[in-house]
Amino acid sequence: MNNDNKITLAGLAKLAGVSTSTVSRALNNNPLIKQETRDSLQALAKQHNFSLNRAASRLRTQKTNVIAVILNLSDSTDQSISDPFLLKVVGDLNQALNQHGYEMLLSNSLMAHEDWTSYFINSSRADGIIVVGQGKSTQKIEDVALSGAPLVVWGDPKVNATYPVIGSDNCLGSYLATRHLIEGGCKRIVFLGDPEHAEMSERYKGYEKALAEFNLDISIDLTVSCDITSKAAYEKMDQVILDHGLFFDGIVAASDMVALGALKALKERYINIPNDVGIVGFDDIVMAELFHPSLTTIQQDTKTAANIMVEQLINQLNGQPAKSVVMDIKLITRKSTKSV
Amino acid sequence: MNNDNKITLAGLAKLAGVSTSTVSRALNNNPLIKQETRDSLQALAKQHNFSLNRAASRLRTQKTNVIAVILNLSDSTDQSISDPFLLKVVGDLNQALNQHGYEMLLSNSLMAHEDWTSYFINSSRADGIIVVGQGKSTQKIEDVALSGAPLVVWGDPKVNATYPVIGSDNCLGSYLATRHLIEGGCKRIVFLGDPEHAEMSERYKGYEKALAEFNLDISIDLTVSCDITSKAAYEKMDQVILDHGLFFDGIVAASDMVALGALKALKERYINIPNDVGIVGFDDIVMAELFHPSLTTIQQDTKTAANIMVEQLINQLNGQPAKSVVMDIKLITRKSTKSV
DNA sequence: TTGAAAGCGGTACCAG
DNA sequence: CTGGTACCGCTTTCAA
Repeated sequence: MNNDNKITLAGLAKLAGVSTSTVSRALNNNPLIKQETRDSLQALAKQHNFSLNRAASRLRTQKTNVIAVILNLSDSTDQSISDPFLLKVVGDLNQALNQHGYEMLLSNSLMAHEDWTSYFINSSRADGIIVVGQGKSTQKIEDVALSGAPLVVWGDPKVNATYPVIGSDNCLGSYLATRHLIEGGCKRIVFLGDPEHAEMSERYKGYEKALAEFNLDISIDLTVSCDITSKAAYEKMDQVILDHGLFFDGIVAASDMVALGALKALKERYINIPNDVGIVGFDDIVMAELFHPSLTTIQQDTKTAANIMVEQLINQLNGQPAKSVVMDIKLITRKSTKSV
Repeated sequence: MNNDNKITLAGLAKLAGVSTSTVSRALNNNPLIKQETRDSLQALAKQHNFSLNRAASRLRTQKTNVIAVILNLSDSTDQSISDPFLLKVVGDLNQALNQHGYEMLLSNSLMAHEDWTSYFINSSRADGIIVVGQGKSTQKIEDVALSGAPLVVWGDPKVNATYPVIGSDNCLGSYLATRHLIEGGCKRIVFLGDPEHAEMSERYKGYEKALAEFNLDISIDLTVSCDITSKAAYEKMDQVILDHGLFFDGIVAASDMVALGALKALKERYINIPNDVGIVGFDDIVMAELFHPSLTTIQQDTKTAANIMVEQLINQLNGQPAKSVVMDIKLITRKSTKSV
């Protein structure tokens, strides 16, 4: 079809009978160049199917216009890569980045790059880093922060961090969830999830706070610890009920996926939801309302969050300071809990 | 902390008292360099936290080691970005690419880059393109193929294409799904989905084939057309039942998300599944077995598919031909259909 | 408003 | 086994 993609800026310049400087400026829409010249050169470029060589311009300008997005997965379970919520965050980030003129280099924490700053930033692969999820260990994130590389993290903004964190008020969300169950009459509420995990531990705190506020008996430990996948949650709940019977009447789940796993275990035993056990999730994934019963959950505004993250990152790229931002959350009441 | 990331290969060379050629070779593990020298130079690099500047080496080698992955979304519904299945494919591709030494530049078809070859390949943003999903229009994909750029597509390999397509035998999958319903006693089976959509139209064919084979009455049209999101499916089924009553006893859904939407509409009317209506999905997303009843569906092996796609792409990068590959599919029988 | 020319930081050919 | 050096293609001062 086309006689190779050999044409360069210099080639175009020769064709047009102008200098490379002029072509470069014209294609970058530099107002120094007369509108007329700009138009005709841009037309010529289209006609010859010419695209600026990014490798070259990146080398010259020391700017890539690329942002590395790192999915921070728990070390063991590469399962969580299937959590629709994290993937939605990635999708929204992709949109937001593009709207701001950046491209997205997707990576994840299992990729074994020792030093993120060195790998992505020093090597000119990207201008900045967005980490999605704080995971169990924040060491690598802190290393990036320490290196001074532009960085923004999706996680819990209340956690005291040396880097800007954008995320929901997980503690509040879980508090609202727990309170909602209590107000619906639940007395023995289980927290299901992994309190070791940064964001989840905040959710655990919210749960504890609500219990305390309503003077529920917390003398026995009602925490059921499990990996944050639906499969792990299902298996754990199944086992717990088998071992101890139905000693609870409410579940605050660390995420929707976890909640759905638990739901399955309960339904297999014909436990009535919400009458025997009420259950609240976290995230409001699309599937939440499709389930039967539909899942009461805490909604997070990932679209807005993604935009804020990109803006905060761009601030840093411009040498301005960036700050953590707490996103509003919302309790979405559905059928998996009794209405008050 | 560190006195900036100023150090370059030339700087390292000076420090080590060797030439830039030697450092370059050493860091690239070129066997020309004595093992001893290699080791010490690599150590020095680590010590100074040095990373090769990719922009520079890409410019010089004319190779980026980046693959652009384009999520091909239907023009209207940016919803489908929330389909867990597509996102799983992306996740698996990310793994596969990394294992082969490539990085992933994620994009989607809504990004409005007119000409993918020009934008990604001619500009040296990436060495090759993987398109996930054929969508409703394959025009842009065909343009890439015509340009001769390295390309692989996730889609339906049976569709006659000028480019290598890796994907499941959608027709067969749907045939198996439909046959399974028929064998369970269903007489009036609806196809729910969008027959305009490339892969879905193959699924439609499999459905038709099974009906014909078993001499089911196909005089009346049992196709319920809807966008391939759970929301669209739910609304459409809700409306259809409202308008026409329960005129069917089986549903072959174009995807799990669609199936789950339909499931909700049926359950809200207390229609018994699988006794009144049997339903089969497609994809086997994680959620499929969590639902109640758990969803009978067609499983696709995305992990293997991702590896094959990357291999086929690399073949092209090496100037070798690439071919389409049909992936095995498997009927997973669960509770949303009667067992035979 | 446009042009000339000096790099950006590696790589790889050609010598030795 | 190692070094010298000419580029890769674009951007951006400086000069005109």
